[in-house]
Amino acid sequence: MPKGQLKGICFHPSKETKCVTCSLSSLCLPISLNFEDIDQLDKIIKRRQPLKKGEHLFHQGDRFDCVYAVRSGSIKNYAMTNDGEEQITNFHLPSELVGMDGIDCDTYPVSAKALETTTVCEIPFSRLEELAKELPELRSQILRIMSRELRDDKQMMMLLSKKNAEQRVATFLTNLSTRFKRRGYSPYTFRLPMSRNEIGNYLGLAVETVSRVFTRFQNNELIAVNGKEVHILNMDDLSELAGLPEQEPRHIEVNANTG
Amino acid sequence: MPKGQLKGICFHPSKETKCVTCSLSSLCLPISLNFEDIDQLDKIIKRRQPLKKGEHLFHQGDRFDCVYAVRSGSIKNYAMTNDGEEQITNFHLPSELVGMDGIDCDTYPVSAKALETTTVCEIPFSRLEELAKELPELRSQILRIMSRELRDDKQMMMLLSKKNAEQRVATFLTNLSTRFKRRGYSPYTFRLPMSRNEIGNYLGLAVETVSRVFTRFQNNELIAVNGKEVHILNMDDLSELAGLPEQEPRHIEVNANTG
DNA sequence: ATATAAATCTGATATGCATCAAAAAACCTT
DNA sequence: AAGGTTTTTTGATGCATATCAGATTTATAT
Repeated sequence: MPKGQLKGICFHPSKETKCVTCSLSSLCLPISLNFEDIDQLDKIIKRRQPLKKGEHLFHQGDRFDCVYAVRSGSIKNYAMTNDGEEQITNFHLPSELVGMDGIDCDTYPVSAKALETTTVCEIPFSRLEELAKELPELRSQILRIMSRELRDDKQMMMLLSKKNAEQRVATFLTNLSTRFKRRGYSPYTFRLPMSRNEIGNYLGLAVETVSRVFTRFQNNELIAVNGKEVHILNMDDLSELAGLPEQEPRHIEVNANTG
Repeated sequence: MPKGQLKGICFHPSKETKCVTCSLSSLCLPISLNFEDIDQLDKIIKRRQPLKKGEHLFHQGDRFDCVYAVRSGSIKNYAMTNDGEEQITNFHLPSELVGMDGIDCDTYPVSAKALETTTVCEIPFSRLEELAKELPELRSQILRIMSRELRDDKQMMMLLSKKNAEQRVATFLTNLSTRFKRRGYSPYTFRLPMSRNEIGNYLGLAVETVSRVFTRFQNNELIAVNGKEVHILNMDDLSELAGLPEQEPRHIEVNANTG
């Protein structure tokens, strides 16, 4: 962990601080841009000091001016509900863009907080828009990212309205697994950057329920857990559990679309 | 209702078939475009035959090529879950855009079906993208629409993971009320275009629960219901219920609505 | 109009998960 | 290493809502 990096001292530029050499570029904004265009994008991006665990990237209500790409670590988005409880709306892993849902607001509609030591690329939105004027590929990449997020949200709505506790946790784990894999990490062994509490909050479950499901999954030898370390032992069964089940109709309901 | 309009006969162009004269333009894509630009947008838009109740605008899996603006009537989006049940992900009222979550897919990720006789404007996406190249205002309008939908989805996730049945239905009704109002209709009296079943499906509740909550709301004189006609009698209390409550610890709960 | 099907409502019962309570483990701090 | 705090786990209980079953109303077709 780069804990030694002192605040106030300029973050030392390394090879990774240019989009063109960044190992995440194939997952991030630069997809499908040519070298020159990436270079232009690169110019408007600021690399920030690493955030320490618990520090905020922005608060709900802050003036919206930048979107952020996670480079390392992880970020959670959350909003405050009327009764002062937090509701986590998203977790972001490296290469993922944070803050896109603020675009049509003056202010960020949610807060963003580091779950661990986290580095991000800061992208001033007005300059990104300017650049997008010139680069059609960048434009469609932005649209793609947003529409993907829309689809992920629909998936989440589906999870919350139709899946039971086990299915939710299974979905959560397989989803993380897929994302880690795409980033070059093992899909079978990874460290959860968030607490059980945060998992429960995100999945619409009580902490206790999350904990119980973890225990049950271990008893069934689907996973092995040690604190935040997770091993997926039986990906097939876990994935099957994650999808909505082949629940036989109780009676023989033939017509699905009754509309 | 324009039930008499026959299929196969060209939909008669009226004043309303041009963006520039459309009463919805201030809510729809053309926002913040000047007359000339609206005219250009207008040229790529096709007005389709009215859809009859139950007809599809597109199916999940169809090749993605167009987005649609609802002109009259209403559309529901739904996906099929693994067990063949439908999960409604959205309802669309006039001026709202349908199909934006397909942008980064080859195919539509959900189906879109008319809840009643419905007219739409068809917008070929590739041509919209071309036009957006020229018109920065259009570009940012598209982004705004998508990011608004992102925020609405987060709200929905919040509803599904934190709100109880009464709060969900109250939220649903006040939300519809607001949208009708913005479109020039009464916020107090409107007709639900969807069935109780569809409301329940969307809100993650059983039909029976929706029905019971409607009854309870009527007993508490929050609303009056006659079939699909809804009158909101006490907007203040309904809105308060819709927001997440100042939930005191449960034993002190005075709330009369629970019986 | 009459028949038939679909949607809505109401009541009774079952259950998955939240809540409450407390022990155990992990994590800091000094 | 010791003490305190937080997180995680486990168990017992209660409740909101699903589910089942049936009545009633509304819509559709003949």
